[in-house]
Amino acid sequence: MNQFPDFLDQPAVSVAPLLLGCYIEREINGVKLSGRIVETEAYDQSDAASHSNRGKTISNEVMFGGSGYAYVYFTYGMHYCFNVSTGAVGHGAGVLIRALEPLEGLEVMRINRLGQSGRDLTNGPAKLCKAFQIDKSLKGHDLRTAPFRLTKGKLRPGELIVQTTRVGISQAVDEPWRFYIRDNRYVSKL
DNA sequence: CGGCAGATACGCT
DNA sequence: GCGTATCTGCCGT
Repeated sequence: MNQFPDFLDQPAVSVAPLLLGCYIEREINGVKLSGRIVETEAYDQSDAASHSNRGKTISNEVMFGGSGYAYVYFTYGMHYCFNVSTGAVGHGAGVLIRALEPLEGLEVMRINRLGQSGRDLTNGPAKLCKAFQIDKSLKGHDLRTAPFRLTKGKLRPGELIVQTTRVGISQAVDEPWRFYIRDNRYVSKL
């Protein structure tokens, strides 16, 4: 039985690489879906690109509510994305999960993704939310508990972490706060 | 395969 | 009003 990570109470930039190799487990109508995290990005309140940068509001309060909760947000009028909140209560930070390697429940994911398959199921933050049926009903969900959990995992022998700049932002574009597993085919973008 | 435009709703200015 | 932590389809090579 995999355990909940014990390293979430530190800066998001430190947590982001540690989440690589960990697992996301989701249960829908008795069917289990799971995936392995292969790409992350850190967002902190001191960072102009972070939703938490302008202080706590109704929409971003999960980022300020302590570590281990799901901060799910809606963007571009049609997509959800998902972060793991990090750090102490009162500090607004989180790690965006950008890509997964699908493990269990591929059939359900394929239906959720309208017939897409292979690496296209979960190689992007909004794609993996659609595949795993993550929407605003899970905003604030405790990731220690079913039906949506985060569990500890490791890198495989030979896997290396690449650190680079983040994707899709227009502020703080030079900060190297994106991490992914090198040569993993499920990473969203090289 | 790479580049670009369009979709579409919400919060903040 | 405007910009957005994105994806998809359509176009050209």
